[in-house]
Amino acid sequence: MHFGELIKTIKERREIMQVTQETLAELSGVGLRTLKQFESGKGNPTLRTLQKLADVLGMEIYLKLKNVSHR
Amino acid sequence: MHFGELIKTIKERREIMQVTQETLAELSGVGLRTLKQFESGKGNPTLRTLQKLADVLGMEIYLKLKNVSHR
DNA sequence: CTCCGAAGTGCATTTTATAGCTCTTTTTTG
DNA sequence: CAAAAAAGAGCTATAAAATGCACTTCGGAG
Repeated sequence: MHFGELIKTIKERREIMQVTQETLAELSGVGLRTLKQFESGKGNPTLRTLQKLADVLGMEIYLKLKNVSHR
Repeated sequence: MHFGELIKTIKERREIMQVTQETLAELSGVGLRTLKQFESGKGNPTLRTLQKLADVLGMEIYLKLKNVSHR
């Protein structure tokens, strides 16, 4: 997933859970400003920040091998 | 994946590819010091840094829903 | 044991993420 | 439409990530 997709995933998941940015910020311990910046595509969060958000959203960060089929 | 697992995954993948930290640093555009810190478990990389590494290693970052079965 | 390459660490600097406060804009709701 | 809620953005301070350089440690080869 590219940057934008990760952002989109977080944002959509938050919306599905019907949680405001403010609530997610509080629940996750991430600053509201930080979350806002991130969701509006202007951030470059640290891994820990992303994990805090993912945790609350019931998500997990994965690293997996790409499909290595060259065409 | 938790923090340590992500680190381990990167490191193992690098070793499988038989690339030194120095080479990976060059290929990915991440500073050698940054990579060293990260692999030795002392970092909290930004998403972009992690993605640069993952790219070169042929890996991808994913966000996926956890298994929500509460016991 | 010695040499050498790779990995780990201390120090210093620059850049940038985090975060709070306030204000503006957009969206939702009655 | 009007009010309220939520999201986005400017300004600013602080902490921390990114990075380079030099030095140390570790593991393997000879």
